[in-house]
Amino acid sequence: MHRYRSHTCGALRGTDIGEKVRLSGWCHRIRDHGGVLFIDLRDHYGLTQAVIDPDSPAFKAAEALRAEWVVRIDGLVRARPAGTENADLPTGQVEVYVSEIEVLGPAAELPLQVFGDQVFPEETRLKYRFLDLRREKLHKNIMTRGAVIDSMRRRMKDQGFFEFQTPILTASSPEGARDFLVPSRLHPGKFYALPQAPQQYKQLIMMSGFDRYFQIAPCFRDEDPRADRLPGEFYQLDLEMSFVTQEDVFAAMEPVIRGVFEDFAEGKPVTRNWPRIPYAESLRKYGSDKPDLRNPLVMQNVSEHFRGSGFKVFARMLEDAKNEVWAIPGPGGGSRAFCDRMNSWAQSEGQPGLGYVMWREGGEGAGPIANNIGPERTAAIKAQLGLKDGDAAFFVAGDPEKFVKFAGAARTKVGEDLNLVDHDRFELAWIVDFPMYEWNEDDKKVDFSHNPFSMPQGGLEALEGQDPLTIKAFQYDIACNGYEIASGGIRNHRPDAMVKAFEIAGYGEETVVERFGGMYRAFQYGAPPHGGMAAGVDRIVMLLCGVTNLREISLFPMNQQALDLTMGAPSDVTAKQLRELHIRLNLPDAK
RNA sequence: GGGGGUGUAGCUCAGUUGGUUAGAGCGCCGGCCUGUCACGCCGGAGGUCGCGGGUUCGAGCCCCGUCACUCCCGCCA
Repeated sequence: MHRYRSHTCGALRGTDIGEKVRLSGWCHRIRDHGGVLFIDLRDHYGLTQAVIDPDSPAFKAAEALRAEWVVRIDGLVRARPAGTENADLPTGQVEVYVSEIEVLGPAAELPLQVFGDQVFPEETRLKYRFLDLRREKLHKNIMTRGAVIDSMRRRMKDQGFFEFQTPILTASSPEGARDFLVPSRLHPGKFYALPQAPQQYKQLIMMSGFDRYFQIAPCFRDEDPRADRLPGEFYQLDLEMSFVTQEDVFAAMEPVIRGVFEDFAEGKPVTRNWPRIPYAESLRKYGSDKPDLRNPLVMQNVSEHFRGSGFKVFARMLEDAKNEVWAIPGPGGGSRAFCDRMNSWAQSEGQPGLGYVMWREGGEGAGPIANNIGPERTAAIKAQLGLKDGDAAFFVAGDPEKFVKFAGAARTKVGEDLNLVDHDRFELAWIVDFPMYEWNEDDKKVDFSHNPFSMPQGGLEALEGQDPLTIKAFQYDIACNGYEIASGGIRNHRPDAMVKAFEIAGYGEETVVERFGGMYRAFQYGAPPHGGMAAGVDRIVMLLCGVTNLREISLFPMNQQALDLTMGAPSDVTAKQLRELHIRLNLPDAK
């Protein structure tokens, strides 16, 4: 007999009745009936009910057991008495009658119950992560995560991609997010940086003559977190292909990502053929470049109905050519209660309020706006938005660039609150034609809006002849249910176009050479056209697990302050360590 | 850096207009119980009401400050 187990806790079936077996695991749940005592023994694989009665030599030992003690038991597999089988457990036909118990690891009183699904505070869950991870839900999510990554790897290899590793200690990159820095011992005063993404490496791999790269790549960015953005580090399915157009990347990746979703969607529908929505259209219709397409609401520009109207606030705004009025339809929302609730929600978002018109059953449009613009204009809005009696419309006015984010949030809020969103589906879409540049109001200059290595649509010609702010890039995202789950582009592989692209953003050739020397040099010696993308592994797993927080699908996440409560990171280091690194601390004054 | 929410027993929460000794469920400890699987029944322990200050005859509750956690904005090429 093996030292610890002959079977796992999920293995025994009716066919094992009569076997002498040995199991090891955690005491999941103990039910003491005085004369007979049940222990649900749990391991990674499942639950098995162990039974002890006073006739067993192990009875006394069993009475001392508590939740989460780790024990080894020996016993006889027997059928449960008729009527006491448990159909909810795969092992529910049998039980183990225990003859011997060995305590392998006793447990102190628990700060967090493994059994059940009681809610525990985030801090406790992170500090006692190993207990939290024993719980059914988190344990399952972590296993799903591994399986999702397996599915990604298999599908990428089937598409002819090959997995590469790239350095973790690399150079600080000037653009983009804040870097995590690692001081160099051998080179005083110099620093490595952890990669924000293997962007330059994967392009260099293409220029090195390899054709199809992929990697489940760790990425590090020192930025403040969100529920869908882990502090510090996260994983991407990173890939790059040579001799491809945007269409080729879509053709290669759509089946991979769709297949992964279908594998784990548990029957929920997954978009078959993904719509391609231009960035500008996505903002106009959905108020977001990562729209939740489960929400059927589409916003419309209704400026004309307010121009010169009796609703002076909007009419006056529209005198400025860049201002517009957008409407969010609210089918079924035509009640004072709902419109008031939306209005106070808008105020809680820091807005002055949210204008609305509501159409009561059998009546004309009502509310302050309807009163001010009159019945004709009100009816025209109703017609344009395709609304009926019992519906409402909400209005956002001003400079679309400034209000678009709030308008998108309002669209989401209306859709959710009116129960228009079918949550049991995965709606995927390509968002295409991202702008190459954007106007930086603070510095009064043109900036790259996304990836500076993207190929502008129209190439060098567009860069030389077109208003930079109108140039689109071969730059695309994948959106799913309101989350950006992937981003990519066709790269600019021509050094002359690259220099020009940077010049528009205010950087000379010497800057390009200095900042991106390795890549710029490679461009001089035969660079293939190439492109690719990176998909957020964590976010995809989060969506597939049906949770809204990345901590639910990560083994050892940090909290919102970027503290690792399990390991105690970041921590102090010794004076000797600092000396070796030529570092002297200059700490802020303690309060 | 800014805004919102939360903070009462190990945990989840209740706690009236500021008024006697701050409660419940789960967990824990003890007792009873031979077929449970959220076992049941009886009893018990367990509280600086996040922390500091203020108002008041009196503060869990009101005011000011502060800390922690969390969500959002900024940020995230």
